[in-house]
Amino acid sequence: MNPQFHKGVIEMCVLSLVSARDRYGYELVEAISTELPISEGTIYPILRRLTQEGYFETYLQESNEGPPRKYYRMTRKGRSFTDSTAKEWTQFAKSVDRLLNQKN
Amino acid sequence: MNPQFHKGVIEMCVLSLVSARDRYGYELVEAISTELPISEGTIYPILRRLTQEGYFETYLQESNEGPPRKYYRMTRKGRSFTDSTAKEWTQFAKSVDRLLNQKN
DNA sequence: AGGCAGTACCGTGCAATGCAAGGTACTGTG
DNA sequence: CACAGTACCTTGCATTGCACGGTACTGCCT
Repeated sequence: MNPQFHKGVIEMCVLSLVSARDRYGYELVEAISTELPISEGTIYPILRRLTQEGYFETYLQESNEGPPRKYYRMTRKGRSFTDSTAKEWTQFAKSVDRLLNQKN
Repeated sequence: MNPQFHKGVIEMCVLSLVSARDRYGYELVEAISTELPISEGTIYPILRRLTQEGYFETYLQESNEGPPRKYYRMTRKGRSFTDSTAKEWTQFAKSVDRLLNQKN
């Protein structure tokens, strides 16, 4: 898989998954890994950045399977950002398809 | 448009367009610009790199509308690379769609 | 004649981001 | 008590798009 394709898209996937329900980092790594090859070193910096930018709020919750989990909850600002990013992606994918199918 | 989405994809569009028929740089900028906002500073380095990697061959052709055009012709190696890149893209886009529509 | 818009090429340096690699620490099981 | 699994985190590198700047040729308008 061309790793460059991932640029910007993994952030969008994180946004989308957190918008569906609260998530913790390790969980996101596992969820995205089912579809795309990624590592923890990718996710944690994204979570930190999106939190700093006001798209996420965090809270800790103890777990009986290891250390406490840091959950990410989407803010209203985050929700609107997620929506516009997803729309941009859809538009972008359509544009690329048109270019790939252009036969002259 | 999130500029990060472009990473790797513009290269693929260049490959696809040259695979349909020989193209020169400025022409590619115009063709891709109809769908995605890009600049010449993006295309020329890509063309240089793909040529160095053996995916393109070049030849000059005079024009009556300005300076001579440098045409890019796809090699066999380039054709196989284009095919696998396009397949990867299709697969990738499907994976992203699945992640975006994952509602729990 | 001179200037300008359009065509066409090229290079440099910055910003963004994914990832490899490494580290810490908690829990339950063999 | 070691180890696998869970869970967090940081640093530095590589890639790549793009802003910006530069060169040069053609034809048109004044």
